[in-house]
Amino acid sequence: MSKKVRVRFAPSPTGGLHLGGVRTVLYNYLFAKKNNGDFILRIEDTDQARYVPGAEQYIFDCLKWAGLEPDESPLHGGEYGPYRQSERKEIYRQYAEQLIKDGQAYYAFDTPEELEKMRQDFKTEQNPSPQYDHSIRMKMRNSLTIPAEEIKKLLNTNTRYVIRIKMPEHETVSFTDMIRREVSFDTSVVDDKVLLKADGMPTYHLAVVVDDYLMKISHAFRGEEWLPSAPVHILLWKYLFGLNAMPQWAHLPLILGPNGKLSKRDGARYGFPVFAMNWTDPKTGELTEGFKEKGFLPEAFINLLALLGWNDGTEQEIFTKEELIGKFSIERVHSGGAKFDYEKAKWFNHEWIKRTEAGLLKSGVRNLVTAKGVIISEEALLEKVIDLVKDRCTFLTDFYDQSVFFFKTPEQYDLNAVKPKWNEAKQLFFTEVIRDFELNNDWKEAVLEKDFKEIAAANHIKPGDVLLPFRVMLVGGKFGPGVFDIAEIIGKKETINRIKKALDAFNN
RNA sequence: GGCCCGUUCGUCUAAGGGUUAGGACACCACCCUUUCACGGUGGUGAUACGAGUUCGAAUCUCGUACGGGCUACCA
Repeated sequence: MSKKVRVRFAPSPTGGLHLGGVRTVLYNYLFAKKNNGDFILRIEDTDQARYVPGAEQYIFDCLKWAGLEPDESPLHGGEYGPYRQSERKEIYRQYAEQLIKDGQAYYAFDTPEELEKMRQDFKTEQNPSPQYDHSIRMKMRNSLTIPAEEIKKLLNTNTRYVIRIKMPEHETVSFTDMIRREVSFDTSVVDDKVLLKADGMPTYHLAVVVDDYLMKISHAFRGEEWLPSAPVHILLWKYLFGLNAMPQWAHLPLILGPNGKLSKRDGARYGFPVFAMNWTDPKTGELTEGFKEKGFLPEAFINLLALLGWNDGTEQEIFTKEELIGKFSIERVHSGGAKFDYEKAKWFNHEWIKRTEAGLLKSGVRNLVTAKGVIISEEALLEKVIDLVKDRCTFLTDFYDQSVFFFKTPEQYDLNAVKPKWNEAKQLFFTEVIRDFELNNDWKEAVLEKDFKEIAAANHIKPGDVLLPFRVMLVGGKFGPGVFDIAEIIGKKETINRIKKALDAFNN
């Protein structure tokens, strides 16, 4: 009888949520849904110095946009709350104290200055970053080196202290990672990590173990950057709750930018978004553009993230969320890091735009174009336009340029495409077209095309020579769907107006 | 420096002892075409290196190189 699947995503609210974070959410979510389990969001806000107002709400917003909402969270509630570690502060101390009682942890009174001095004093070429470990701890001020009487006195006088784990000297700690198989470490090379900070808050190391236990987490997925501290967590599980209760670990490969691990600070430096949604740093006011605002569809975003490090073994690349839930397996996740390829990301988005029905795209497109001052009179018309132009849109934001001319008369023309070959014959041709269109009482694309070509033939002009000018008259540039489709949609009066207006511009 | 993880086309990846090493993005060419796209066809392009095990290695083992991560009272 295996226990219920319960997984968690545990971000710290320190800023924007980047690609790697969302992918971790996604893998958690897919794994939970696939196994009829629960997906929990736990806020790891134990570092008061790094707390950023608004960052927590931002995370909720991103998950909502991506369609990856948790079953339990500070917002959604649940049986295992509170889901914010700052609100669980009192829970952690007893576990730290228990470790001390059992001899697996100790009090340390070293000040930050003393620690800094230690790092300087023991720094050598061989060992550029000395750690607070078994080789050093007996030279520091802690309950291993200070007599019990004095410790009691220090504690009673409210001297600041931290609680550190006492790493065993020569033990091999190993565990089976779901992605990497057997991984092992020698405990003598890992330091005596702080478990409980001087302000009474736990560090990540203590909190993650205690909370995963209390929240009955069955599988713990996190980024590969956590692998080196895994032995600390394994040992804490062993000391506190027993290895049998420990979740199964999976350390996800990193998503790399052009220069290594993607970091929050890198923001828009690469020329592509790294955050899910726009993020404004409350301190500096600096705005970093997100995938959402760049014009990505959430379906495309999770699709591309899912495939960054995972595949189902077939050649399928486009997956709906439901398909991903059905096919996802953590064992098929790659162990190697993946460099993010923005070109491929754009392709995913383009594919999703092409495949999404106009009706579903409508509200997003309407918001975008009306925000830029376009007035949409008819909903049905908008849908028709979307169908006509969506093949040409890589981003949702492209819909503006690709469809404004359906709603607004062009202000400017690509004259270079027309003027060099403009002549009197063409001028006459278009005045005849105007005359013909004015008499038209069957304003249909096919009829317009037929008339247009007949007039061209009568004037001994190749249709190809006047189609481009006609396009520029209606659109303003050399792009867009079929010209006669456009003419039909904008209507008789507007088409004639645009020809007349453009004729003026062309003749100047 | 130490420790850990990793290494198949430029990028994401398939192939878990026997394949002409497959696909996708990007790129190039051609076709379609009234523009721009879409679409179609084809092309360039990879097992880091060296040993071993084996009849046979991208695949297993070891070493080397390279890349990445960690080395805080941050997560």
